[in-house]
Amino acid sequence: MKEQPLTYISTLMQLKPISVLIVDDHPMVIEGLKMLLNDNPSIEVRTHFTNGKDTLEFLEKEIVDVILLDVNLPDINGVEMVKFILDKRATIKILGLSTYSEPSIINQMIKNGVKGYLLKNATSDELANAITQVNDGNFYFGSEVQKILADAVTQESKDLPKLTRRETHILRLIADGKTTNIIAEELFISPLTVETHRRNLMQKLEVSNAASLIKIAVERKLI
Amino acid sequence: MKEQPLTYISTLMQLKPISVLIVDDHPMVIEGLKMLLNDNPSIEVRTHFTNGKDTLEFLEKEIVDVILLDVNLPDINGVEMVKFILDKRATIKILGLSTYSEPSIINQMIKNGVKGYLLKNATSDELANAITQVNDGNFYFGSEVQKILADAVTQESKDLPKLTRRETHILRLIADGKTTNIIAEELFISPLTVETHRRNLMQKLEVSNAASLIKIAVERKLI
DNA sequence: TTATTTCTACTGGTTTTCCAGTATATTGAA
DNA sequence: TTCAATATACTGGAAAACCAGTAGAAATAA
Repeated sequence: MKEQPLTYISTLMQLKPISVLIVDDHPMVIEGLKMLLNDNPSIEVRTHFTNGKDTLEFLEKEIVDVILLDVNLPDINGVEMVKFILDKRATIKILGLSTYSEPSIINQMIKNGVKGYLLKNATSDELANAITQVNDGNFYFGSEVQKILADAVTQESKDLPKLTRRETHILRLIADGKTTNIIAEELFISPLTVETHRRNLMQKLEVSNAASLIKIAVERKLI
Repeated sequence: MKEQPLTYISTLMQLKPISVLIVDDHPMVIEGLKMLLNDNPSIEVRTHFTNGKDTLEFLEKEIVDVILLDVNLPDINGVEMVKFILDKRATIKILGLSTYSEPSIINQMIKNGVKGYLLKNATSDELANAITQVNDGNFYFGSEVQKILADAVTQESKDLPKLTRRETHILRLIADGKTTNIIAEELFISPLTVETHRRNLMQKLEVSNAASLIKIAVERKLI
């Protein structure tokens, strides 16, 4: 392949469209994706699946160039799926796909090896562009996704304080609306100790009251 | 119209397909819906919009039989949209549409007058069926939605306290970690008033401290 | 094993929230 | 317009949270 003259390769690419596999549990999204890719002769939707299991089975025997992979599948979560797929077929380019943009998930997906990430409000152009880019070995992240990632590095990289097991536990109890005394009783420790943990939690998470403590905890899915 | 003999009406209905308006901010969902409805000669997708504003402008001048309305629009929230639409055109049947099934939102939508509710993983058949049903004046709720609603009546029907606008606002500020005094300053009211609101919030939501207040608020997506 | 982290606990004092009433002006709906 | 709901504001007292230190015991990592 590497030996082929460039002209030959480009001809080949025109003859052989990029084969795409769609994995999403929403029929209307699948149909929409097919529709949006319909006009584009250089992209061919090979087939689609609505769950992870069928997808992996298919990939046992067959191969495609690019997979459009929804993050929220009914059986296997997207982050795991990326690993499974790449274990089987390391050369497949995976494009993550989801409705909302959750930095932590996007980050994990990237860590696991997706080549791009799209939101479901992507336009037909973005979609085709993304597929072409990742098929060519490049990365593709929509502008919205990039912004999210940019926010994430500035915000989350510095304050990802590791909570101790005890702290996490107590944080959860606080979120349940339990008072310091109740928590102390439940854990058979002094209320003063609970207060110390509480203080440390607030210090670590850089807040000054229980309300924001819980909000942050919820946001970061710590509870 | 009311005077026409039945035979005439039924003939008319076959000649005139149900005109449908799609409102969703995801192009791929719009295309998917169109595609899924393509084969069905008794349904005609009139046009689509990706936001609330354009939809309402369109409805100033034109009318359709059924609206497929996504709950999560970029500009106006779904629950409000239902009200706006029905204020303008009371006879339009609205079918709610969303990815996930949030009981509280579905409940509110129904209260505001939607005739049905679909999840985005609906099949082509369900979709056509839903549109036909609501157009005929019936209600349509997918099996999953029904299950959710069934769970909801037992659980949430009793505790759906309506917060006033002010209360919602203050709840949000509390969640931001702001103290009573800060909130009072921001709103140019007495801290004592803020405290009263705070107390009322806790009473309404049946909790006894700010932490659980925020947790509930987050859970119910009040903030 | 040793060093570090984590968990535990205390003192003493300040601030904020929580609770239970009461009450008036304003707004919105019938 | 009238009535109910909402937003505003207060008193006074109890409970809880917050702040700043200190420090020993236990668990964990090097």
